[in-house]
Amino acid sequence: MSEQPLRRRASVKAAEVLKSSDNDDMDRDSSDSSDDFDAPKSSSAKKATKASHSKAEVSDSDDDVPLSARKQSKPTAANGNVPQNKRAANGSSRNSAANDDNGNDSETSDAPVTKKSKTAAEKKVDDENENGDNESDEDDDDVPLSKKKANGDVKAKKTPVGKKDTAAKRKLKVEESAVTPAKKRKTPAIKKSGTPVKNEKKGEDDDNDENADEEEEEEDQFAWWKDGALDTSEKWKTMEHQGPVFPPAYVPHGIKMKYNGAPIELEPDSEEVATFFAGIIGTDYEQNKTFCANFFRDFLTVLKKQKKTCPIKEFAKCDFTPIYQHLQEQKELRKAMTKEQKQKIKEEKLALEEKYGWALFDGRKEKVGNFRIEPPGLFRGRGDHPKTGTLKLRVMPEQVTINIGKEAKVPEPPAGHKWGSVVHDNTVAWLATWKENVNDNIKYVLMAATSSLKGQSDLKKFEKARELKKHIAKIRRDYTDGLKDKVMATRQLSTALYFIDRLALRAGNEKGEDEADTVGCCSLRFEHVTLEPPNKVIFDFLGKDSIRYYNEVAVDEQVFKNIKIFKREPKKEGDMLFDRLNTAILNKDLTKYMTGLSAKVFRTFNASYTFQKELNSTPADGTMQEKILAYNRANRQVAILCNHQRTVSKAHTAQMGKIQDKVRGYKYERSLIKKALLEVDPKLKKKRPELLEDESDVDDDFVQRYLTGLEEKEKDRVAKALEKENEKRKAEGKAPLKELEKKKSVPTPLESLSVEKLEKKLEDMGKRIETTKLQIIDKDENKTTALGTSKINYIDPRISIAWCKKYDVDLEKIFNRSLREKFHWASHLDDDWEF
DNA sequence: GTGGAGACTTGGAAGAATATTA
DNA sequence: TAATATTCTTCCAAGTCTCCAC
Repeated sequence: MSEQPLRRRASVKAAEVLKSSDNDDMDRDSSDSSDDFDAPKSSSAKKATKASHSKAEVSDSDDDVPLSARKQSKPTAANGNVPQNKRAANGSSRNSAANDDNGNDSETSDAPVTKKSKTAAEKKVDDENENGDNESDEDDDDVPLSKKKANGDVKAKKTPVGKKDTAAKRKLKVEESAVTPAKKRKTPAIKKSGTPVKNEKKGEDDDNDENADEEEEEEDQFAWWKDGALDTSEKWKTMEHQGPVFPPAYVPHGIKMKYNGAPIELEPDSEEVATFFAGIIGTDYEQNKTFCANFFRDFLTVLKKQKKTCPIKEFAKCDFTPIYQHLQEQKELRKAMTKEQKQKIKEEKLALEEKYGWALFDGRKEKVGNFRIEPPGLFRGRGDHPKTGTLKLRVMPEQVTINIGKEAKVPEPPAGHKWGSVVHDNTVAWLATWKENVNDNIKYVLMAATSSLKGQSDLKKFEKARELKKHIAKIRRDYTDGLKDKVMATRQLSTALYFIDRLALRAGNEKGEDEADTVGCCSLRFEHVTLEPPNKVIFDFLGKDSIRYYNEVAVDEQVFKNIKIFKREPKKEGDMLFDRLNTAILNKDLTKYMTGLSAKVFRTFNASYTFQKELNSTPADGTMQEKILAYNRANRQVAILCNHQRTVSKAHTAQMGKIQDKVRGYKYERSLIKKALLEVDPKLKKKRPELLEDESDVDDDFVQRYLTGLEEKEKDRVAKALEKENEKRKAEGKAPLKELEKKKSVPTPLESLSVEKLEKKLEDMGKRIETTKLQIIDKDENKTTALGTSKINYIDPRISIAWCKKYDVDLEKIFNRSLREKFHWASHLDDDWEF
């Protein structure tokens, strides 16, 4: 895979965390063999894995009995083998036309799915042959989805042209019908919901009154989780807010950029755009050709609107560094601000939050999330986004729709402006919305994570995942059987589900031409999956946010066979792996097991389930640190499972080097202790031969460096102490000293210590080395793994809270304040609660 | 039945705030 | 106390999935 933009690094995901899906408690009936999911083999794969491995059924393929229940209405096409959304092997073509492999239009491409469905049901995949290859052709009656799509633009999912303003219509409809009931309600006393429930230890001493207030506040909190009424589509009866905050108007700085070496005077609008570009200098975007091209195209458009003609024609001749330097200076000035100045800014920010940061939901004060309208700038699309660098225009109030209770006062738009429209829709969660110009995406002002609205959807999400637990055994049985189904569509669905369940892959919706080429399970293409006999599947693709997913997994024999079939000629690079499947089909199929079940629920379920299981290895008698380490390790397993990566920090290598040097320093110190021990008690030479061994990776060079370093540090320390002393003397009117009178007490030479003391020192140093080594491992393992995302989105917080209760750990050790507020609803549970 | 708009969740990066170390 | 490291917060891009108009 070629180098990716944005410093996204490939990292290897440990699949084996996907522990056995078969647990007694899960009633999984497969005869698992623990090798089904091998650890990924990669030089960089250092992720700890201690999985109990999942086993898949390895029933003999000859007994393959179709699951009648599952194939009633599998949508497949009439014939042909044209893959859906075929993309050219060179990666550049994402051909939207439903063409066959020769590029001809498919004659049957517009056949209705129902028809295709029936046809497909008749078409069978041949039984597996004796070699177990099961590569019998499916007669190709079982037609890829692409065939079913109309000739022409199948691909372009998001077609900006001709988009209809259904939203406007919908809103209008809402305004007429779904409006707050006219019936007058007595407005309840204002209570805060989602108000910070502070129980931090720090600050405890200094404001007891505040704590008392908080306790009272907590008691007052809207305990929606006790109501059990989570199914209502009506989100509020009355709702008030102050509207969004618009970014301040641009203030020109007058710094001239250069063109062809000469300073250029720009009008404010152009200067603003030039300043946007200067702001990305030094980042990877500066080197991104698409980013620069898109920026420059839009820059030229803005320049053309200038009153004075501007000579700028070529990007290569533009020099934005004067503006960049100005920005740097501004940054320095901000850094150098006095405490008072900083305080003033903080207060202004707080005042703004106080005014706009809250909304009243049925009289309760709740926190708003992003109440600021996004400022103009350059679109920072990730990966190879074709629109990255495009100018994101300033949003005007006329583009903004306000959603508010019918009886509430509509917030005032900025002076001289009016709102695009005002609606009163209590079935949606947003307070304001607008459409951005780059991708035509709709943006929303939503409530904060701590709000009851978000809390309720979180609880619903986790309850849904818990409900999946009741159905997972049957689902797994079904898809395991389906792997051998005679209908190609069913096989693909089962195989995809196998991956979604076992590997926590995302569903993989179709994407448009004007988006980065990233994929999920259903949208995997030929080149994203390779096979390595006897049973290894290698995944290598760019997933969400253009993060690389690389995984080598030993799979069920039948899954291996299936992939071989799905990749069979004439399929080639650019073709869909699952050409009879998409997310709609997959999710529709899943609803037969459980209302509301979709592919993403598997991610939540498996993350939470894995986490709870991993936590079982918490040492009950361990120290607090050991317990927390166990918690973080469980968290890491989930993060690895979900492929949550982060960019390695620039300072990482240097930081690692420092800690490694620290270990080497300790080792050197240990060698001195050993030496002293042998001198004090020479008999130990025979009794303890290990004392004669050299310390690893402590060579002469290092020792020299280490000692010099110590010397310099000591000099530095003495100099500082002298300086301090002289300042003190100066204040007292005394003459300064040339050197410190008091000499630091010389430490007792090791050789004069007793054997017992030396042994103790040796032991302590050994412990210190081990602890620091663990730190290194921990740091390195976390180098590319981001733990936060899974903690915030995938792991049921009740598992963590129950764990804290069980192991007597303070919640604040594992949840920061934001998380405690976000998951306040979860803190009320029985001691024996389980996911 | 289907495509696409709309609504919402998920996700990493950057910057700010805070803690730790020298 | 300053420098450095870590944690937290904010921002907004990029997913998933439902529902409605055609």
